[in-house]
Amino acid sequence: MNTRPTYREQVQRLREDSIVEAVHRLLSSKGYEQMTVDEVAAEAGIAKASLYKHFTSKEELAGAAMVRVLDQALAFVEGLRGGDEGAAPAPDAALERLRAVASWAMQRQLEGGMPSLPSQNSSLTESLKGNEEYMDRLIRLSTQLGTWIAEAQAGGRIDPRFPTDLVLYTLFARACDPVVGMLQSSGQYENSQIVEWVAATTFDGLRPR
Amino acid sequence: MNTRPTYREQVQRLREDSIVEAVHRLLSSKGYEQMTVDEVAAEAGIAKASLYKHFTSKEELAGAAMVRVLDQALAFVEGLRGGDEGAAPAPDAALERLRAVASWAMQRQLEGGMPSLPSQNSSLTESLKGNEEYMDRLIRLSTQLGTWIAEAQAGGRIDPRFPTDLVLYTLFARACDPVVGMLQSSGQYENSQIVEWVAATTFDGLRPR
DNA sequence: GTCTATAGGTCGATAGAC
DNA sequence: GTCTATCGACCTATAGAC
Repeated sequence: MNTRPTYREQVQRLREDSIVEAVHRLLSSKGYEQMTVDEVAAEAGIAKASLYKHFTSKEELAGAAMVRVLDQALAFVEGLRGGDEGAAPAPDAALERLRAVASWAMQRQLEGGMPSLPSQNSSLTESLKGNEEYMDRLIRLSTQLGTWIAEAQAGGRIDPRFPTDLVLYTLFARACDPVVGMLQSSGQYENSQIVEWVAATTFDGLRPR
Repeated sequence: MNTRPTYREQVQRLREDSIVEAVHRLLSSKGYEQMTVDEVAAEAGIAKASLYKHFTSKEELAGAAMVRVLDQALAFVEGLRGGDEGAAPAPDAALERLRAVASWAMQRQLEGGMPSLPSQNSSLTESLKGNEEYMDRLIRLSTQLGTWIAEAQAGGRIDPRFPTDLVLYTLFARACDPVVGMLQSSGQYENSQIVEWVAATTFDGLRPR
């Protein structure tokens, strides 16, 4: 039944987009706890009650915004692999791609476009674990990055003694690394310089000794 | 007027200690936003109203707990420098000390004894900036670490092209690095192994190329 | 616009140290 | 007897939910 979307469906879609975008902005600027649903409604330009027609809780709002970011990350990652399906392993290319993904994330963070969640012990964490859309994206992203990590390790560009997990978690953590923001607020350095430095310390730290 | 503390003064001191300890525990397990003053009072075994006789706000409570942690860090750091006042620069020793401090902090985190604050954009951040005791400790710790960083850079153990700020921020960030907790909750690795790995990736990433 | 829960913050009476 | 730390009860604002 792939019928063409009705007018109302399109409007709904637009409403939801503007809500998620508002959540994204607020999450990036203030974080989850500090973000209030009232603010979201105000920024999206709708009444709070209408908001609850689309999303049933604050946690779901945050989930939708995270899904959006992960989709963008997946799109970026997809753009990096130009039809390399059956290609021979290329450790240097794999490492370069990992570095590109990390740099992309840090760049976004510097531009204020990276939502920040409490990294531990929140009810939100539990809610996200039960969010199918979110988990699906997270797993797909982890799988792709994991492939490149394994390739880089096999080719000796990343220390093979490190568990793949360690490398993966490190990449995710650097994408939200507070160091990036601290250097920026010192006001002494260019964004590009900051990204380069942090990427350098990250990936040199993963090299074999 | 260095009079001997009266009974009441001693009791008050004990009360404050138990309050700060409760704050420390709650801050370590749930973080600042999730911690309620009611819980603090309950854990400390006193009424909330009494609590407010000792500390005038939730922010001040968090500040006191952070001062406590920084004091412990300063004590650890002090123990590392065995009267090296006028000693000749020793780059290897400086690097080892930095590594020891980072490892100490990560170890504490794994044991659940590292309070976590929102790293950005909170009213707490502002409050801490105005907290003299907190800032005093933070500056003293930064100064000592900065000295060792400069020494290690001059001696070629840390890349001298990195600003000292970058290195210092990186150390502070690793002390609270979520990677440590993620690896722990995977349940596959020993704490000591985790600390070793993260310390390795951190300090190898700072080495000159 | 309304409801409800909750969390930060306060007050008056009391009890125990001096 | 005075002084003051303590505590249960209370107030109020706000945020999530409808």
